[in-house]
Amino acid sequence: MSRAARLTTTSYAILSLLAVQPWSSYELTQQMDRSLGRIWPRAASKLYEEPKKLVDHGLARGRTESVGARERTVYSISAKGRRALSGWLTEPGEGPVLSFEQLLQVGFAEHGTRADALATLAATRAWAQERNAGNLAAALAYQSGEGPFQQRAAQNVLTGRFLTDYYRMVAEWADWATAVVQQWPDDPRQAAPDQDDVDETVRRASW
Amino acid sequence: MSRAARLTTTSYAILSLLAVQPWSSYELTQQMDRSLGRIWPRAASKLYEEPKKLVDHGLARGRTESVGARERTVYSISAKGRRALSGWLTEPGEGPVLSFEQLLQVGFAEHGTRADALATLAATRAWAQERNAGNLAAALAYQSGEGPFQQRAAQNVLTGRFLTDYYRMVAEWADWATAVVQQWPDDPRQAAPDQDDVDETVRRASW
DNA sequence: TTCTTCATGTAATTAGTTACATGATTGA
DNA sequence: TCAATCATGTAACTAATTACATGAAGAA
Repeated sequence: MSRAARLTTTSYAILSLLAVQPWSSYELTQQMDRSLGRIWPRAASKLYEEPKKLVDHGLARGRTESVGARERTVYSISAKGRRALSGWLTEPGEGPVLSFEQLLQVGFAEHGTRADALATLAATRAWAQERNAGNLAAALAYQSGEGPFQQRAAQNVLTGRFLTDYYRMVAEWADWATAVVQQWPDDPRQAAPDQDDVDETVRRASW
Repeated sequence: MSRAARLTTTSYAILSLLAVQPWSSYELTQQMDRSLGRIWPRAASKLYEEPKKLVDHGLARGRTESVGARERTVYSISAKGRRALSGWLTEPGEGPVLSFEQLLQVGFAEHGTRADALATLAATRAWAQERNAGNLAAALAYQSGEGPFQQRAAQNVLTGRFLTDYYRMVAEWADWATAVVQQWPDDPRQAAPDQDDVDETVRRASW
């Protein structure tokens, strides 16, 4: 009886998926690619490891199936797991945590060239556009009532709107920043801010 | 001569701070609280550990000072460090990575109560407001030309605008989501999405 | 003079990732 | 029938966190 390690947000994220339906670990990795990864990204190997922890805690059951000479495990939530999930939802969760390397690079652009900064901003813009494309496809599916898990539509609309606004904000920022950096002199160390941009920032932060 | 571990984005983040001026580890933790932590959050202990790695790589130097009977180390960037920093800025950085537990909780709200979801959204709103307050204060300082590191103002305007738009977006989303959830029935499992909300999401994602 | 907070670090632990191994399936 | 990709996992490693220890400075 190994003492099961304590539950993390990742545990509850996976438990939440199991509350929708049973999944194998590989199927969980697909959900990670499609949806969960946008707000709680984790490596595939976590999705093989974490469900075992849920089983140790009695929050899920693992059912072994055969695929040829090979086995696979399909996990499903238990009654105790559903209670644990409800409990988690009453707890104060963490606010958004952002890790944004490209913004770091732009924020210290004075140690590189203007071209470096513009390339980084172009990558940010492309990132937002690509993410938005996938998100739009999902939104369109829901719009025509064809999205998966229709019984979860009300919740998906909330997260979908967040991601929509988020990607849009990133793209608009990248466009604006690109225009600003294009006005910089060749040497970014000589760049000075436009007072209008500062004023506009203050205005946008005043609410 | 221990083989120095490879450099991570965290290494370059700290190296970037050292490029501005020399700092002790404690002073770095203060910068983490004030600025860096918004886009690259790390625990204080990293700021004691990582500079040593930079020294191992020859990218920084550590100078030991005495404070009473105790010592402290002030780190400064080397010429090699400045070259490494320039090199990093030419490399494709990662796009924004979001970890948002509260959004996870709202996205699986059907396993809790409507009150749970509303409490979580209120916490998100409060988070955005608090972050925005600090950000606005910084923006106002720059507006009147009194912000720290004026020679970096052009770069700070870029990151400052991103954070401003980001916090505002989070707050507006939380307000909207709160209004939506207030319309839900007592049992969130019975909640259905408003078609207008879906349509509006599609519209916002169409760009 | 004692308590609290500031300041400087190290040690222990863990959450997570990358790398690897290999069987099953599909399609050229 | 061979190669590529899908699918299922484990092992090794590491980046990061939390916990701990303690001296210095300021305030009651």
